[in-house]
Amino acid sequence: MSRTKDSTDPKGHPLSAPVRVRFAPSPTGHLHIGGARTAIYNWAFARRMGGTFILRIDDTDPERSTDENVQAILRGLRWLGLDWDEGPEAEGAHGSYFQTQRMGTYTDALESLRASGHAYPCFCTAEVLEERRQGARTAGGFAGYDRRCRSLDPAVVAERLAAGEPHVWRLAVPLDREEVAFEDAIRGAMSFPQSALDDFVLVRTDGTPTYNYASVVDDALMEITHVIRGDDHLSNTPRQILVFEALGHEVPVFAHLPMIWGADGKRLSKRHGATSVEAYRDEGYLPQAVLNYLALLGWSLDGETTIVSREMLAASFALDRVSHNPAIFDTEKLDWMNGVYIREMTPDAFADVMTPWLVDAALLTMEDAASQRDRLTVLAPLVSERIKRLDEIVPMVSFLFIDAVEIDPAVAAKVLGAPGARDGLAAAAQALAALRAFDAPVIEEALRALPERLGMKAKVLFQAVRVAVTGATVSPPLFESIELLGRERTLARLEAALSIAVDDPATHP
RNA sequence: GGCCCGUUCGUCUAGCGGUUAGGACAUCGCCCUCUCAAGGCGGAGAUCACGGGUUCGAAUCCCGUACGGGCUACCA
Repeated sequence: MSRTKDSTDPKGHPLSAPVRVRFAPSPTGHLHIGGARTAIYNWAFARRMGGTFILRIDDTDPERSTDENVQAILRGLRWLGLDWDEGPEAEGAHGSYFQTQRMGTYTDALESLRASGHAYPCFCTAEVLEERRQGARTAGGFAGYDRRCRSLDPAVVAERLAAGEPHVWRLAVPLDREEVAFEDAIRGAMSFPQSALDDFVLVRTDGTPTYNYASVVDDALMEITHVIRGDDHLSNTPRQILVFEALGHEVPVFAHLPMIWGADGKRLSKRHGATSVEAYRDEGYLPQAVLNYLALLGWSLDGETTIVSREMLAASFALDRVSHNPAIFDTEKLDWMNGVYIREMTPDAFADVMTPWLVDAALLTMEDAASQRDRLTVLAPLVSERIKRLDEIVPMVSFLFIDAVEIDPAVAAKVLGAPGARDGLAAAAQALAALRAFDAPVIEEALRALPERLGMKAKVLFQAVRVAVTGATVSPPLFESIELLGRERTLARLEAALSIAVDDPATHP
């Protein structure tokens, strides 16, 4: 199996021919993980080749297509940082970019196919077809359409058409060739025996085009040079090539991407967790992380590099480095990557990211966020260093924005009830109350002096203070937390903890 | 049933006839340490699905088999 380099066009198109690729989702749902990756690869390929990235909405299924879904797809793509050169809200010379608004082009194309003898009407009903199919299948072998309407007498055809008899239009597949072969830019030489291809339907009884037909007419008219799409279309490709040829149009280069599976090796679905990219946004993933992770799910820069920015992708994406086998979507690696991007953010940028999460949780108002900007900027690196997802922000910092903390009785008994903890808390309160300045270094100095004086372990004291002040055994760094909380609230919390931390003989036999 | 695609550590992958089969996530251990992280160091983890060839030599090339997936729709 030979592999083709990006620099060499497997179809022999001149290298100077401008690349035009498209992402053509069906608005029957939100932007899916698999679709997003297809979009990313198309976008990256276009950018790398200095070509054009087109967004087309394949909404020929009116039952399941909604405008809300279209909007969600546009939002999802923009969130990922993918911009399209032609498409909805970026009209170009090849519009419309909605298939439902292109119906005229399909009937025009059919007219020419019919005139050139590449399409013919078929009057067989769906029920009869199904029956024959079953029969053929049980008999073994090929179960495609038997082409019986193809040899109908032209006069009879004209008569039945004139009489308004219901019919579909089928492609007259050339019978004089052995196979349909093409060079897939990812998988290499591909070949399908002609005998496995039947005269499939181009236009339905109701006059609407089928996917294999509409898609090709659009790709042809939009001058698409490379069709980069999911593996599930590989078997459709020979059919589509036949349509391109019947249309007398140059056949584009095809590149088929392996599928993305859920953790159990099955098709990605709701039960694997979120499947739409916006759901990942809502769970606290950064777009850079999702883009990076998806880009590497089926493509590699060099097998070593794991952090790939949007710019690097646009500069180095190559079809010949796309893998051939399906990949399992593994959230653990995404989590790690998200953490990398979170830690990379400047305090200022992370403060911006934190704000809406705090506001949504009603810990702050937008006005608070503005007036407490300095405080948030100090808090930012403390938080960003220890979370993997943005939704961890609120539980980690809420103690700073509420009046009093609630302490779990079990934790209180264990930590606040530890031998010496009570004395430690009292001493800490006293030391903090006496401080002139109230910032982390000063607080640290004061508290670090205590354990030795009291003859207790530093950890015991610090954990007791931590629980008293933050309400939990795990928190951002203690001294900074105290500074951010402020003296007044810190002292109040130490006071409150002291009343719990009575040495209870029941908890300490 | 027919046609087509795929198979390298648990996961994502590198590998293009000669490598101790490399990296990353996850995992384990140690260090650092006020908790949790982060970071540093180190470990374990892949008879390259299986069986035949070709070759001095195969994860890499060829043929089968098994398993998984796709298409076989008047879905996309």
